[in-house]
Amino acid sequence: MKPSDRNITTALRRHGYKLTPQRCAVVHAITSSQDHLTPTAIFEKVSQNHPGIGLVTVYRTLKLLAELELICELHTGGNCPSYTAGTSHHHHHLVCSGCGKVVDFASPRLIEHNVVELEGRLSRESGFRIDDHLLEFTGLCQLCQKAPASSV
Amino acid sequence: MKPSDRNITTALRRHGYKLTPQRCAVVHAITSSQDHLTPTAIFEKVSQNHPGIGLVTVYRTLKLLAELELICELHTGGNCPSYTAGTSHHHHHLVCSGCGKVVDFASPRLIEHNVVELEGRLSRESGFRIDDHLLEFTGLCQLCQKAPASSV
DNA sequence: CTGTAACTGATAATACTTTTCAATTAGCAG
DNA sequence: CTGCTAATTGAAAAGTATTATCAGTTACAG
Repeated sequence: MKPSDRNITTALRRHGYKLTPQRCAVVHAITSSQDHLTPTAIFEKVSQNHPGIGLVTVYRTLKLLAELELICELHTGGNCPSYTAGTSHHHHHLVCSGCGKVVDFASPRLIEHNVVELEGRLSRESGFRIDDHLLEFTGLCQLCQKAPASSV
Repeated sequence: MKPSDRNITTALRRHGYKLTPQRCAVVHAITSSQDHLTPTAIFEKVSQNHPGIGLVTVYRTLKLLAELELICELHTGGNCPSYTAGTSHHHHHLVCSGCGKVVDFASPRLIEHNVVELEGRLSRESGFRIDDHLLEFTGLCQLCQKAPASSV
């Protein structure tokens, strides 16, 4: 088991969840890939080493891992989300509008650099031709700050 | 008809599409709201003044408008996209993780400011408690630059 | 006004995800 | 190690979002 697998599985245990072979397999499928994978892709990957696993179990596990913020869930175009290792915090995306490929980048220097500088640097490093950028902040609006967890 | 409606409808005509009452109604529903609306919400809004319109037509119109980049399509959590007036270019989002509300902000000063400064400013202006940010660049990866439009 | 290609709406089909529930199993107590 | 119990699994069904099909209708160029 890779160290990254272990981090996730022990976190599951710490939260009181059982460590089933199916869950381990899903975790491993995610951590062993650099790419963002759809639920179906993860299901197919897991099925190779773990035939008989249900797609339902994959969905359940992904939902659980995403809720615990042990993996990163991404919604771009298309009509299904994709998942990758790592938390969603300070972890950013470079999305290809041609093939849908997603490359992640960490950006500790976001504090120092502005977006346009970063765009140039990323383009050089990744070979992407960058056409657009989207900046999205997540948080709680004024109303939801007052009414805690009512609609969550 | 509002000026913003007219911009969109004339653009449709310019592209060779017919200007049906249904299309105008969908356009109006979008431009007359500040919020990001789901296809179903748009359908319900349009149905008030235009009973009998089909949900299918709403979907088709949204897809068309988004392709022509006359409206902005957004995928966040949940399981359906939402649409709002304005193009997607340099137009950013503040998403409430409590109620799903989306506030847009334009950011011409993204060039001058770094993300952390911007976060502080937005938080003060909007009243949001900002917990996280996601920066997403869109473009074409090296392969897709070489093989134009093969998979688009 | 007329013809025609584009558009609409109903139905059906497809895709993705969640619910339900009986059978199984991880992990604890002894 | 053995048995217990609640959590988990997988199959089937249901639910939700979206797209395809197609006959009838309509915008608009001429």
